[in-house]
Amino acid sequence: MSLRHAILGLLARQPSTGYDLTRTFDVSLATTWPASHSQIYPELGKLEGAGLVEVVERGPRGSKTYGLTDAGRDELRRWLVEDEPDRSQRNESGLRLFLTPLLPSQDRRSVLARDLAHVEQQSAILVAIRDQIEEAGRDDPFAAQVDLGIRVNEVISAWLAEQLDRT
Amino acid sequence: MSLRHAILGLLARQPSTGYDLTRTFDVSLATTWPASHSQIYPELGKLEGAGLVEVVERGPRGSKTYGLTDAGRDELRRWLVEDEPDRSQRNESGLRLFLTPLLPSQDRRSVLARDLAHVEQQSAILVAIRDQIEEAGRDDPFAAQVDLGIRVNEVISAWLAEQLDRT
DNA sequence: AAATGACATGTCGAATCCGACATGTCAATT
DNA sequence: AATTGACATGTCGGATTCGACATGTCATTT
Repeated sequence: MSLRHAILGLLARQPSTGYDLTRTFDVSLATTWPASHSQIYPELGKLEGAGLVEVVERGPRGSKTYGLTDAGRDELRRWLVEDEPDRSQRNESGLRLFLTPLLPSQDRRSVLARDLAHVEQQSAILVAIRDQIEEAGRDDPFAAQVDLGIRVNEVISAWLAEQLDRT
Repeated sequence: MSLRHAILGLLARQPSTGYDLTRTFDVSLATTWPASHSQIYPELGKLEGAGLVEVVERGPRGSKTYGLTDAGRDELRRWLVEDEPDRSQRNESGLRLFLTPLLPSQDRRSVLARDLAHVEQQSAILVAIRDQIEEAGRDDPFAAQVDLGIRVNEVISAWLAEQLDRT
């Protein structure tokens, strides 16, 4: 169950409320590990019950800021270093790509073109983020991830363009 | 619900038994869209109930070979061409990559090295498949997918090596 | 004073997914 | 004749996920 560890990981970076976590999932993990608040709040409760997180502060509007306990930190480290990762990458886009050869040429072209447009748009977003980070001049560990995303998108984009040419 | 469409797609390529589908999911879709027989058999039943597939042949050992109905073919095409794809790519490896900056240098190195080894091993497998396809000389639409996999792996592999150097 | 919108937490039910359990057939080997 | 292993289909319960429903606070704008 990765949701548990995703939350532990985010809390390790920064003590947060459930609401904060929901926003982080939305902006930084929407693609990689989607989760909505209806999953996050109950999971925080379980985590608290298991002694892996604790409420470190109570703010206005009934907000509760959670932080890791020592046990939580241990568990996070154990998971990252010792647990064998689940390497599956469930993605509908890949499934669609696998099936597009079934389509007649015209349909196939329109599907590939739609994908290409999407990838290029994503690339633009990532490049903008990279530039922002560069400008800020901070040494952001996140920069490397963004860079990986840009490079992967470039490869996919080129591949889609090739496929379009050949279809 | 993509499982439904994954099954329709596989049956469009080739009428198959639940057992056949299970094997195809295992070898061709294990990474992209994992599914076990305990999901596949009930789904085939629902699909049959909905009139999208039908039993086209009964063989030994009680096997039932399913094929698409016209309604099934329509639904598959509709999904591929008209439905907006779900672009999320739930993957634990990405989540881990996002969190590794939290780790002390030594742990981080060992995690990155493990990932690198895995990606290189996957690359080797894909290259072997590519060579096999090339030798067979068939014009396999699957070849392009394999090629994409190889290229993506190359990028990831290079990125991981860089990160290792810097850590 | 009312309205709006971001902040904030929660529950519920339906659908999905997954591993374990269960059963049986058929061909080839021992 | 018995065993083994691939073929073949199914169910069940627990966990996970997801969208919808529900409630309330606080600051800013109108």
